Amino acid sequence: MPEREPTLMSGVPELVLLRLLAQREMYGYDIARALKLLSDEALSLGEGVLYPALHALEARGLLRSRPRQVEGRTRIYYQATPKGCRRLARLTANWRRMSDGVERILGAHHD
Amino acid sequence: MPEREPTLMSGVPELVLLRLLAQREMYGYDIARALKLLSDEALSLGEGVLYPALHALEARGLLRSRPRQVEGRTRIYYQATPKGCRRLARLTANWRRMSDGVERILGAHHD
DNA sequence: TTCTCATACCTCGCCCTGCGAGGTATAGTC
DNA sequence: GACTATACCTCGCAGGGCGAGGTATGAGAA
Repeated sequence: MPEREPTLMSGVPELVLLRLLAQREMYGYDIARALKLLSDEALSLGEGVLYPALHALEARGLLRSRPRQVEGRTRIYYQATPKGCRRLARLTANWRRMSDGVERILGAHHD
Repeated sequence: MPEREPTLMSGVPELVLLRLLAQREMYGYDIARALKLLSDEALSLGEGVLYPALHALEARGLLRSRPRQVEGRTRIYYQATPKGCRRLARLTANWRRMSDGVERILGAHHD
């Protein structure tokens, strides 16, 4: 099956994860913090969303991971693959399309 | 249970339906057409989304309906209730918050 | 007549995904 | 020894989006 697109339902987690991890390598806990900070609290993925999403994306070949030991703790760093970057581009376009659509409806004045 | 808010997952259908029906009375088929037109094809709710959504919103007291006979065909006109309008305001605010959040992340350049 | 198309409504059931709740382990601090 | 912060994980529910399929009418074509 050839890469399901989210239809209307946003798939926001996938989008923002790919975006962050296309820029630089990050690990789970870090991502959660960055997300809250960057989005001014508006987007906070709980761990029940975050970790399963990371696993799923990796399984689909959109991310790759490598564990690292830092001060006795294990961190798992994720990074977007080329395939992940391509998908990011598509998802971003989709997001804009649908976001613009919503905005046009919200802003529509009846004549 | 006191009116669940959609957390991250957008709940776009609810939002746009309330918005349209806060402006003027419309019936299902009409809504579908308006949505496609206004959003430039970006937002097309299939009937499997549309009708169940309308029923659910009415059951929650956010819409009210009245059937009308037009040229031998039955149309069911929906309109947002005051309660629906209040909810629309809240959902709109939520949408903007989360939409801005996503935009900030998409537009973020790493330093 | 019959067929097909546009209008207009509806429901069933799948499936995915978001999410809360809960669980484990280490390092450092009080 | 207790508590907080870091860091990972899973289970299972709930809800909602969506395709597919179903009914009926009116208008126009074949």
